[in-house]
Amino acid sequence: MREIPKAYQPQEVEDKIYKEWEESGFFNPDNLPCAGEGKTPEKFVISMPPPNATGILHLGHASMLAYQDLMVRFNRLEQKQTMWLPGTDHASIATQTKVEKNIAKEGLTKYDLGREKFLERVHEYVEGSRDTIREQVRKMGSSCDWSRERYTLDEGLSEVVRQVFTMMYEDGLIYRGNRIVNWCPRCESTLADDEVEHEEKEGKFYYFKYQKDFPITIATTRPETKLGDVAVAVNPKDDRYKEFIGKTYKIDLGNGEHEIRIIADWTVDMAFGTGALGVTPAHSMADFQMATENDLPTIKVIGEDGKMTAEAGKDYEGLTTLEAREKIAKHFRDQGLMEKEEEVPQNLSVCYRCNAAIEPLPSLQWFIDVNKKITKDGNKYFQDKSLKEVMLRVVQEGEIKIIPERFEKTYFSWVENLRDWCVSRQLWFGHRIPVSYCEDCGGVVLQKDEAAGCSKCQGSHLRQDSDTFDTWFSSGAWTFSTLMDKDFAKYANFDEWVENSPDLLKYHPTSVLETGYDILPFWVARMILMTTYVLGEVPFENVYLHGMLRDKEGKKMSKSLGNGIDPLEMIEKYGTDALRLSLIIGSTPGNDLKVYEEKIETYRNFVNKVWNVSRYILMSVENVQRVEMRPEAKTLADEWILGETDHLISDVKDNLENFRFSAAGEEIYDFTWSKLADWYLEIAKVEGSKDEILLYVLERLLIVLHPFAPYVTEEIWKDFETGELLMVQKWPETVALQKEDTKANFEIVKDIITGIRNIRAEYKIEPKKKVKVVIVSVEKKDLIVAQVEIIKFLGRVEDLEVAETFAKKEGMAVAVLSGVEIYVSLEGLVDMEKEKQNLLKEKQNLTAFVSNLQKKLGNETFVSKAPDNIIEAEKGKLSESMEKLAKIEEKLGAM
RNA sequence: GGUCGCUUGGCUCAGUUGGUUAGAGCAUACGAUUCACAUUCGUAAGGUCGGUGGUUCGAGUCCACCAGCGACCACCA
Repeated sequence: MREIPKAYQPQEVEDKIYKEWEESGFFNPDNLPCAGEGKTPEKFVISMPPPNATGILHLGHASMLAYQDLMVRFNRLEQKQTMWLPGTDHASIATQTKVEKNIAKEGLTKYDLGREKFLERVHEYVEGSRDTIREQVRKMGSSCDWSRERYTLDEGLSEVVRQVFTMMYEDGLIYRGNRIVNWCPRCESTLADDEVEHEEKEGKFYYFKYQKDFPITIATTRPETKLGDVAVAVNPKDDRYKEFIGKTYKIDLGNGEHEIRIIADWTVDMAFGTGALGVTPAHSMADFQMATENDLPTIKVIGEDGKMTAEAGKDYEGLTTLEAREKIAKHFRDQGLMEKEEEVPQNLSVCYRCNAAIEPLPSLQWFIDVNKKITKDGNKYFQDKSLKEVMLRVVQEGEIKIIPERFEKTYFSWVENLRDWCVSRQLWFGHRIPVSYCEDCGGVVLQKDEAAGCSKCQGSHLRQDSDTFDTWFSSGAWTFSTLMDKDFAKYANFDEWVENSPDLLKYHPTSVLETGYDILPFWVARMILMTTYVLGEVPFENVYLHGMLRDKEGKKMSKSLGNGIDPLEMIEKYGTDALRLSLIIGSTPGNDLKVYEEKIETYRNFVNKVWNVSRYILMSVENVQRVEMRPEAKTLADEWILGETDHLISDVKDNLENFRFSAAGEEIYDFTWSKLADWYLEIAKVEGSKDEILLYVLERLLIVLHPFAPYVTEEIWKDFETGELLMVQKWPETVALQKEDTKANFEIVKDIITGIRNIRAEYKIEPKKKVKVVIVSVEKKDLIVAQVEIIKFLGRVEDLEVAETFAKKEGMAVAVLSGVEIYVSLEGLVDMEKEKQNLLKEKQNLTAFVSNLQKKLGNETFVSKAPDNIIEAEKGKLSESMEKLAKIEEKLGAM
């Protein structure tokens, strides 16, 4: 007898097993058995969404890794050449913000250190957290190819960024323009539209006139911006103001006299405020739009530091916006110009990284034109098409499938409303924009042309753009930039580089992109934009979106709330497999998932169940060995469990192929616990000599469970002593379908046993005490006779008689199944009243059921319109139920 | 304001294209302790599938409207 610990100890085996996997080399698809000479296996590729190079792994990462490793391991077992490429994202704004906070603890700012020293601190920090991330990704059991690990700031990836920028510049897709941008005064950088978040805040709505002789009262939440007003806009239909449209007034708010023109604009809501709004082109996107249409000037009164500028006048210059607001409000009050001040809820725009209030500002930035139609040689998508059009098309035409499908709508509406993408950031950490400016004439010089000097004036005084790229510009290239040859210097141009990158040719497009729905616009859409433009290929064929993780109350997990579950702590306590199962089972695509400790505990119990099922089988068989061929079934139970195993194998495969992870997991859970352990193993104890079948079933169970719970399955697999890893076994074949009546017959046996147990429990017969039972059946008699040993053992029956007829005796309880009656001798314990109540209740249920069926079958339209198989099934049910009902009535009559 | 989602037993959720008397797990009640597993075993109770109307032979499933909750998007100053 083998010695196997009674309970599974994940802590003792996980690290050891991960090491074996990693050292086997099979994480690298080039080493897989399917990848030999001359073979052309199907590919399966996932690019791991690179975690930010900040901080540590949270439960969201754990779930993403669980889903991805599930797909990766399944496809590897399916003998596909499977690659999962890991990496990290430099996450410029998030990382820089983090490091700024760290140095602030030392009383330092980035300016104290200077660009170079500051970046050294960032790199130092990033090195540390990347190591942490690597360790944590391993802890989850992720079977990713570490030999291909990349980082968005790698030399090769940076080169891709530079070349893509240059390509876009030359195609006229990138331009530099002075436009209103979202400015974060804390980060001192621009933000893309979708990097701005909105917060409900209490605000004050001020109603006032600029000065006494001004005819219109305006309302605003930000009076300090009124120093930059150049117009008042009203709705052209508004009778109150019609007469003023086109007139010009001179005002002076303390920063010199300037003109205010009354303009008409249809977007003005007559019912809101006073129906008139002060137009501040420099500090509002909408106002900027109006100013452009009406050819009005721009007065910038707020600067990049979030303080009032010189243009705001000497009374205001240098004040913060809040100070200026108070001051100008006081001015209006003192002058008797303020008509009303009211508290209103308002939507405040804040930075998604540091939460500081956003200032819209006019600024000279780089933009990607999403509407310009271009034609690109050799690119099947870009034939007189814009980026926007292609982004829509690849999803509309199904080249990229989004799961769940409803998110396609979200995607479309996001793309349709997309405005030009501002890609320059005034951050220090990130890819520098590969452009210089001529100090002499201001001309733009691409980095690659710098040697030749300025193309306009031939000047050689060039100054590199100090800005960096939006972090999503580089992560947009992630699926392909990570696969390009690292030795890029030897290629003359981008096309040559692409053509000589074997991994790119072999593994791109990737099969599935798995990520949270929250970054569909941020990242997914930008990858589609980038990849279709650069390669003329989609980046991935499927997008699987998972939901957000929430706590037991449904709140989003966050550090500040302190309600987050630490995956490492859970792994330490319950094991990685338990954590993975708790994240997979019960989660459906695109829907949020509540996670809490009891759930993880449930799956720890399941993993232990698997362990003990295996332990029992491995300790009880004579020789532990693989069983290739389906063993011969000697009994009904054998036939049943073999058939169930086949069903399990094909159902799990079908569910996984269709991204129904939870359903697949649940079925394995049910098979293991409710079929194999609760019934078959118990029966095996009676029937005996089932070594082959037990091993055959166990081997297959381990394989199908492996993608969900890799560690425990791999550990048990060692007992087969094959010298091979479970990780690279073949997904089992399904041999034969279960015979039609096997399942039904086995169900009858189960029902008989449950019926006996039920009576025992109801009459509180001690489990130890054996009872006498008579089973009566005509058509099922042979079946039951063949199963008497099982029924006796599992029902704890001492004396079992199977008969075609039997007259009920005193002191016996009865249970009526369809076609079978069970009598249990209670030696006088029987409670006639209870018996009667039970039978009456059942009679009531059956009578209702029968009459419904009769009504249904008596309905002519049902009989003529419903398909035959449905009608047949209903007829079968009816006759069976009527028979059962008759038996019950007979019993009741005798009482 | 727009878009999307959710609402199924006390809790967490399944329920693929409409077709058995709607399923799990947790929790509950009763009973069991050396026999693979108390991280266990047996038995039971618990649901008019948010509401109303419609399509259909047949609706948890499709349609319309309503209610409650939530998410995302949006330049109401």
